[in-house]
Amino acid sequence: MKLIVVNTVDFAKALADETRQKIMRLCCCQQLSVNEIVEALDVAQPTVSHHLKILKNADLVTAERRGKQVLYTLNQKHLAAGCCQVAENFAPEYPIEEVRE
Amino acid sequence: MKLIVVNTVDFAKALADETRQKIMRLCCCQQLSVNEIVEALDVAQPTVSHHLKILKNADLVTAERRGKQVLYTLNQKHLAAGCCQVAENFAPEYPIEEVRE
DNA sequence: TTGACAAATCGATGATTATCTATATAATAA
DNA sequence: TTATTATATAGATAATCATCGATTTGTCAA
Repeated sequence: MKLIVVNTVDFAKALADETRQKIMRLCCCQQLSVNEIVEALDVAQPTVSHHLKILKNADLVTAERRGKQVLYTLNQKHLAAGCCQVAENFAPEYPIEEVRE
Repeated sequence: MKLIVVNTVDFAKALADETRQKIMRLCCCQQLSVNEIVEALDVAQPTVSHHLKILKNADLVTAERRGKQVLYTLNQKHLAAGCCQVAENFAPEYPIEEVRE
C-alpha cells in the first residue's frame, strides 16, 4: 500500500473543463463505451475521445477494451487522492485523510 | 453555519495554472502584498494582479487594503470546500467531511 | 497640490486548447 | 476477404488564456 502522489497542476487542468466533468460524472461507478458517452452529451465522437485521452493521461479514468468497444470508468481513488493532495498542499488547517493503494 | 457550495468547474479552472498555485502556496497562512508576490515569483506585476483577480473571483483569496498596499491571503476554507465538493461529486465512495461556515 | 509608490486596467501578442470534419486503425461478422 | 461498426488520430479553426509593456487609479507624505 503506497501513497498516491498527484501533480496538483495537472490534476486541476484535467478537471478544468465542463465537458470533461460531465464525462466524469457519467462514468462514475459504471463502465461506459465511448458511444454511450457521445450519446449522452452534445459533442462529436472525436471530441469525446480527445477528452477521454486527457482524463486517462491524468489517471482519472481507466479504459478496458471489450470487443469493438472500449469501456471507460472513473478512477475514484485517484480522484480522491488529487482532492486530498490539493487540500493538503493549500489547506493544511482542514486535514483530510490520505488515500493509499 | 451554512454549507459552502462550489462550482467545481470554476474551482478547477482557478487552480489550473502553475503560477496561480505558486501564489496560493505563498499566501497560505500569511498576508502578502502584490509586490511581495511579484518579488517571490518570476513574472511581471500586471501578471500577478491578473492571477490574483482570478483567484479572488473564485473566492480562493481575500484582499485587504492596508494603506498603499493590498494584502492577499489564501482562503483555506473555500479551498477545502472546493476539494470536498469535487470528491463528493465524483468519488462518493471516498467520503470527506463537508466544510461549513 | 504635487510627487512617489503600489496596484489595477488596457491593449496586444503568442501559446494553449476545445471543437470539428475527414481519415485511419481495430475488432468482428458475413 | 470484405463489410460494418467502434474508436482513435490528423489537421484545421476559433476561442480562451497567460503574459507583457504602457497607462491609469489609488493612497499617502511632503
